[in-house]
Amino acid sequence: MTAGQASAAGGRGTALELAGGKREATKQANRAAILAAAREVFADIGFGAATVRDIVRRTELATGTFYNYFPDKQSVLVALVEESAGEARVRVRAARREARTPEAFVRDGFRAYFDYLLEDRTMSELLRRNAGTIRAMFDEPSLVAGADELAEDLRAAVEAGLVADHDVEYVAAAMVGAALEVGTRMLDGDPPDPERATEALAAVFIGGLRRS
Amino acid sequence: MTAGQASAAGGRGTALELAGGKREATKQANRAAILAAAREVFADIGFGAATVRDIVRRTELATGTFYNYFPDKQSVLVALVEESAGEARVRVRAARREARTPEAFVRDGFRAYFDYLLEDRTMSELLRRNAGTIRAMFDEPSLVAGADELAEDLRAAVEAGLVADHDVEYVAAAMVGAALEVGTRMLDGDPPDPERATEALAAVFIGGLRRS
DNA sequence: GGCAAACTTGACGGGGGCGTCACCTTCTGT
DNA sequence: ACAGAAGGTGACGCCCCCGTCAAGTTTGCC
Repeated sequence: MTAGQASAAGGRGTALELAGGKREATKQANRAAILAAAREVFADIGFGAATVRDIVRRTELATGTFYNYFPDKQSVLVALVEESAGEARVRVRAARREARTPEAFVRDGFRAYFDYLLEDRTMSELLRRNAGTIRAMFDEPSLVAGADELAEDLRAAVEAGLVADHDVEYVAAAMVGAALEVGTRMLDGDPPDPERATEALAAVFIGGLRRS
Repeated sequence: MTAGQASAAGGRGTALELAGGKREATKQANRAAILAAAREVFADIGFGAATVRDIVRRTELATGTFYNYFPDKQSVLVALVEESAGEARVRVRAARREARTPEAFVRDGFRAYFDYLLEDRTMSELLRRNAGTIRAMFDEPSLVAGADELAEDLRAAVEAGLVADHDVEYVAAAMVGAALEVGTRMLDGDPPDPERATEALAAVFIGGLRRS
């Protein structure tokens, strides 16, 4: 009655599709349960204050099991951030790539980001609450922000004559910072209105970026 | 030889001017030493991971002494934030108040903020690293950002016809977010160039805010 | 000079986190 | 059906933090 109940553990959907092995299914469920619990804990009390046991407690697993999946809490954060921030960046960039006008370039990028925020609120909260820690951890600050990619895209747009010639690096940072801040405001809205957030940013940045 | 050496403790300048009392001088020095140590600790490892003892260890004081000055680490953070973020807000607002043109309104506000960042790097680092925690702590998000004040000032400018009629609240958030992000980028520069940061933001926001 | 008030000190009991590991249950392959 | 591998379990030893408080030191004042 003590061991092996772990398969019923995960709060997330049963992942029994690929490779019918029960062993394998449990493994994925446990990993998912740990990640889900950690997402909540980091969002609620912050990474620094969180302990491995805080995470385990929101799970049906035992302490020792945690260490079969991750060596420490930091590794969990890394997994979480890579999974989620990576996805957000990909989507935003895809939206920008498909844009055919400078207006769409700006508007659709913001829009993709705001839509993504709304899809996983817990993750958004985690990112907001721990942005400073994440920055300090992966010293490449852009991992969080994707600002480098934006700067690159902006540079291309400037060279193509689509956009006025500004200080690309800082303008990219400004756009990212603005999106982060407006994004958290939007999430506080009831209901959140990504349309409004997008339009506000688009209005400001398009005007400022328009070819003079 | 064990007690009472605390007066020589503080790393900060001797504050013996007002009220020559030695007792009073020690008290101020100790308080200042704790605040200075806490600033470093919070900036280095983050508020959540910091312990009261981490702070005390960067001091010549004993554990017990800490509790004569603050009831817990959170109170220290509150004192630090009130002291510093308050000052930053005051300066920025003063700069905006003196502005006579819409351009100056935008440019001087950013400039005042960047100049302030450069004045106390440790505090800047603390704010950057713990922005999420601070937000969560004082649930009034604007305590960190001063975004409400900016929104107010913007509204007035719109009514005076100085600035185009945008979504004031989100535009304010965008300006604050942009300043935060560009500010941290600027601090990473060697040497930091507040002029460049100011111009980049001014170019973007003035264009966008200019009366169409 | 001398005494009371003010303050500092650091050891202490209680609490809890860390990572491990011997033991036990469950699954898999034959 | 069964044996062995895979993997879950939770108590354990070690460490450190918390907030307190009795004892000791310094200051202010008469």
